[in-house]
Amino acid sequence: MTVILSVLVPTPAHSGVGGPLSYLSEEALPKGTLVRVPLGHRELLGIVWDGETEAHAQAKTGLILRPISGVLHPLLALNPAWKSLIRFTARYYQRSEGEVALAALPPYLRELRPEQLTRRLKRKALAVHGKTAAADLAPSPGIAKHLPPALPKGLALTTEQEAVLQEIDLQKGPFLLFGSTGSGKTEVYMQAVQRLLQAQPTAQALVMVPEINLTPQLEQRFRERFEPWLGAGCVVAMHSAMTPAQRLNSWLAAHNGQARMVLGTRMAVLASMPHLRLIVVDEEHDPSYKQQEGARYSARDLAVYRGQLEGAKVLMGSATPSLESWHHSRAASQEKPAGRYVRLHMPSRMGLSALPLVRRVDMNRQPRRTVFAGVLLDAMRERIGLGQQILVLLNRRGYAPVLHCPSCHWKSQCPHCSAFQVFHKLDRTLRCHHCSHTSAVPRACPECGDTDVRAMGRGTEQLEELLATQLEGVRRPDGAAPRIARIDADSTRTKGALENQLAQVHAGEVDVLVGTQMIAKGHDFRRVSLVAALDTDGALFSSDFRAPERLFSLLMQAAGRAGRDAQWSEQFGHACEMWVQTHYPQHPLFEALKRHDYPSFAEKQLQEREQAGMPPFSFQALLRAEARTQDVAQSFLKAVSLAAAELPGADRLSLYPPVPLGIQRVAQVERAQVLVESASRTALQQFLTAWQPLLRSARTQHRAVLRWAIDVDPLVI
DNA sequence: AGCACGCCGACT
DNA sequence: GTCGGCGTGCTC
Repeated sequence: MTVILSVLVPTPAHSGVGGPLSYLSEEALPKGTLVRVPLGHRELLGIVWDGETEAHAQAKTGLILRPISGVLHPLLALNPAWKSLIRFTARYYQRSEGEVALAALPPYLRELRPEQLTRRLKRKALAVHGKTAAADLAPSPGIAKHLPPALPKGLALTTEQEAVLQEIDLQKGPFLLFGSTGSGKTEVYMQAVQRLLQAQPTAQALVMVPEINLTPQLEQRFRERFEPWLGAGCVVAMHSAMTPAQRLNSWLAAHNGQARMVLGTRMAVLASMPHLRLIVVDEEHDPSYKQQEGARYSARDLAVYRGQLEGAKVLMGSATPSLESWHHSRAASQEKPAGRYVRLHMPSRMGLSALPLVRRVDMNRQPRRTVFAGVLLDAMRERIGLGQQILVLLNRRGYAPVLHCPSCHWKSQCPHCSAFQVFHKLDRTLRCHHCSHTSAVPRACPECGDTDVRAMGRGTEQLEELLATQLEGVRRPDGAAPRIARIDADSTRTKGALENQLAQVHAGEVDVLVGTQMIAKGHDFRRVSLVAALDTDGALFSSDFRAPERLFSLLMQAAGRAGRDAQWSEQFGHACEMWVQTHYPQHPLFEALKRHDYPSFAEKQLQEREQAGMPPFSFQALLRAEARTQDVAQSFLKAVSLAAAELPGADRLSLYPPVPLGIQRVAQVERAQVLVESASRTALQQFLTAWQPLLRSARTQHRAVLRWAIDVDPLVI
């Protein structure tokens, strides 16, 4: 019997073919089945979807349907909850279901033909079987397979941790775990996972971290804890640095339920996990959870939605929560009802010294062009003499952000972007950090020939060089000269470079570590007792309203790097210190930082946001357009803004005039955007959905527009 | 988005 | 004479 199937294929929303397509099949297949289908001259992976009925499809005039070309039989169909998650993601972030669904599957799976998959699975089953057989023949001295496996022994819990776990058990959530750095959040995550897996023999847990760099250490901890209990293969990782085959294996293990725990970056939130019962979002405030291309989803927000959808508990954790989550976890007050999240609090640092003393250096009272204030240098020298380590934080890589000629005012402008090429002294290049355009450093000014070309400003390379001279003569306790190292995107470009460098720091080979925000995230530096942050003032008065939030979080995280070994630092009788060089030492942000007082900082920020009608008190979306000229991009935006007035929801939102992006030209492409803001999420959603077809048709009138995209809940405006 | 078809410029 | 540039149009 021939039936008509609705099949989702990876076609983007603005390509005309939006929804599922109809195909013929010799057998009826359940929704969620993976199939291969012909599309034009290609053969693609598709998913049997709900949609038009047979009658509907036949009603289409003159359309000759093609048969599907194969079925990926060995795979279980994707379940209804997963389909709902995809449908929601596509709708909310204004993309096609096909694009979101197929992008959520491992790329390798998209290429495999049914026979190839079958062969692959057979081979794997054989390999696993073979191994077990061998193990049976030669009993290993390890854990005997037939004995009831020992339960994992977690660390002894503090009363705070125990209380938090009890709340998680009793309440529905979602939970926001507000715990200082070193309060033992990871142990709470692990025990929450453990309790769940113990109680439910098939349950699965998803644990997300913001960055690939942080997955290996997390994976190791989970394996050590859970593999003795649940066996190899109970934990899988999911992130973009894995090979296509690894990603496929992880995905398959999660999809068929073998993997009880999935650890990964934001992409993991869309993994198929039929028995998902718990989602952990570590460092939930981290901007990396927002996808910055394709479907621009927030994995943290989707985690909350998915939890609700599938009846899984959601546990988000941070020492400096996003203002959104903080707001959503507020207690009831006279003005506002309680938020939808349950706020849990773990203020104590376990086995660590007190949070570091924050010291502000007033740069107004330093000689002009001072890089390191004298007092800071003295403190650094002393720490090195005691064998302690120092972290220097500067969020700018390279040697200097721009090269210039004092006589003719030439600057190292990138020829393709509205940005300067950054001077990298180590390889004598000028590099654009936006389009990667690289050129040799000119010996003389390219405009006037003057040989006195100067570097303006400082980056991490320069700090490294400068520190070498300023710390000359200082000796470590073992009499050796101090060693300075640098960690940033440049020094860690090659595979394994970051791990190597971190290992050197841990081994105590490095005394001063200079780096970008990379070094502030997640890594435990047990012997660091002084952290210095340079040049942070830009964030205090940035046009980006989220800049202070990010700065506070970065500084708190950096401060958390110091003094992670209480015994060790007490032994020297030196409190740990966090130094901030600033021209605004009285700024409230630093006042709050000094007290390590996130709640009061957040309260103040939220008040400002509420008065200004900004998120989380309003909802935003951006329409971005790219074209060869700024004019074309803007006229497209103007046209579609004008036509937007009549659309549903338009009366309840503001549409701002088109403006060029912060960096308006990248790689010869001009970019402009329109901000849409509304107090009502529903109105915004309604409007955006109605706007889409209009945008598609407007493009035919503005053919010079290279592309456009909608970013819902943008992080950078 | 792919991918093919199609119609014009510099190469073996 | 071909290789290949990217404009236009279609994909159940």
